[in-house]
Amino acid sequence: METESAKIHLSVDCTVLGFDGERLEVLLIRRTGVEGGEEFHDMKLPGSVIVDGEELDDAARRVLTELTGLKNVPLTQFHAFGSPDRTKDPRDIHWLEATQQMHVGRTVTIGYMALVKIGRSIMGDMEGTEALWVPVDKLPPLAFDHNQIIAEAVKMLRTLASMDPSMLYALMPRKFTVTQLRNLYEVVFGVRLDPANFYKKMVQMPYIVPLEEREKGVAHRAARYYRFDKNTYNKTRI
Amino acid sequence: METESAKIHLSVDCTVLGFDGERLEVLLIRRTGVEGGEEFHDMKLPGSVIVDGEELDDAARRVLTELTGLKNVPLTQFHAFGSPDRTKDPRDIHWLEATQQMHVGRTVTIGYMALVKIGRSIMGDMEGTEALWVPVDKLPPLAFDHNQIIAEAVKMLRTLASMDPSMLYALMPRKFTVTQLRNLYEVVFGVRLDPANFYKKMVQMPYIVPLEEREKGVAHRAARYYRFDKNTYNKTRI
DNA sequence: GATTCAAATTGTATTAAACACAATAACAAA
DNA sequence: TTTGTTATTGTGTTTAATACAATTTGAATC
Repeated sequence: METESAKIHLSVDCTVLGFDGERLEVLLIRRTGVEGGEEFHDMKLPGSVIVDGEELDDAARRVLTELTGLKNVPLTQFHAFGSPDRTKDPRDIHWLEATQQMHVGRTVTIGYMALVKIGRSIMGDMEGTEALWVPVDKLPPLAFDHNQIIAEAVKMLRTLASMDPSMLYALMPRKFTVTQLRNLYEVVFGVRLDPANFYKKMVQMPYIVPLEEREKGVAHRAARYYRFDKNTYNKTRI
Repeated sequence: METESAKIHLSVDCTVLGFDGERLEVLLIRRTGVEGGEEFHDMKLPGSVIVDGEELDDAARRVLTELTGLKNVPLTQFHAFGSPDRTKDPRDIHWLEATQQMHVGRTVTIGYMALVKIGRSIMGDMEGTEALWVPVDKLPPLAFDHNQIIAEAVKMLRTLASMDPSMLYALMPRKFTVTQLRNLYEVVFGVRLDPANFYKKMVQMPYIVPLEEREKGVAHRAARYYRFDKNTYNKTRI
């Protein structure tokens, strides 16, 4: 009668994406483990086992704050990863046993994603964890199935942004040039856009407000800075 | 050290949607339980606890076949429901204990959805379970948080179909009139569409192939039947 | 069998958006 | 002052979306 009561553990993992003006980056934390008597270092997504009685969304928020210092980040659940094989790597098994103080069998994780301005302050170092930004197209092998989770998160970003591109402004710095914005569109959708047409289309939007400030130190005509006005944007939506 | 190892159970629930030419329906199974000495009857989504070592996708497929007889239905994971409160109703607790032969604490469920032609044969009755179609806008209170799960599934259908309307043909019968197709668009997107413009737009698609057969028994000009040609559709896509 | 009804189907015009691409402006470095 | 490079502006073409009038037709009614 215990056939189906597999000892399943549940965790959350947060894929926090940022944009540096050129490409997408993801927020990872360093991991140190021991395998075969040798210490090794690699990286993983900020994530952890959920606490008794905790809502999934709350768990994601808590874990992200604990491991990166980020607060008030809108997190969105996007996929559950539950393959029995996802915790089969001896490195991962031993690391789990060491950190959880117990034997951990199959673990299903709920993937959350968030878009943040890459300039936001994260904890460089706290409680032994260190967070850092890594370009998503230059990821080394990560712990567990975290490479796959990130790939799915980026795919979800594409899907969501194609329905509502305004969510992309969460990735842009407070002031930005139209070219930076175009770069984001191009990297997210994997296309090349005509600079002239993109410029005209964006500048006509009432919620893209021009600033007086211009680019400095570029070897060509300096671009104007703009900012995204959320209030105006919401008013244009019904 | 057992603080966070909550005894969590994991299940899958399948939201199978169909279209009867007028409105969306969902496939439910009857449930019989006992509460306060009284037998009660209500309905729930086809779903169950996952088996040891089973892939999530496999579990969803298996459960759907076992409870409804449906096979080869493309299931898509769409959301995890894990509120600690979702299994707090005494009816649900007692029903779980009776069917699972054990005490069941918190249960997190992974929601799957599928689109099927409503004419497909389902098991009217087997292993004590009976499946039936119920309009999504006329649902009674269901077991657990299944009303909420269905609402999320319909929302997801909207989202996905707005990106790729071709998925809607999975809901249409093999032969259909343009008006039936328009009804589906209208109910899914919650809008009213101009019959003339919709007609022209659809008929010009190479993958909407006209049949010789026409509607019968209607008190007005009989509409032509069409069918969706998947091959042609795939060729028009890169 | 002629007439009527309601929806299917066809026609036509307007409007808005997407797209291609040439031309001009402006900043920093040489 | 000239050059290189990107920002910004201009213009025309193409395509898609939308509105709405007009015509066709199967079945029911008179």
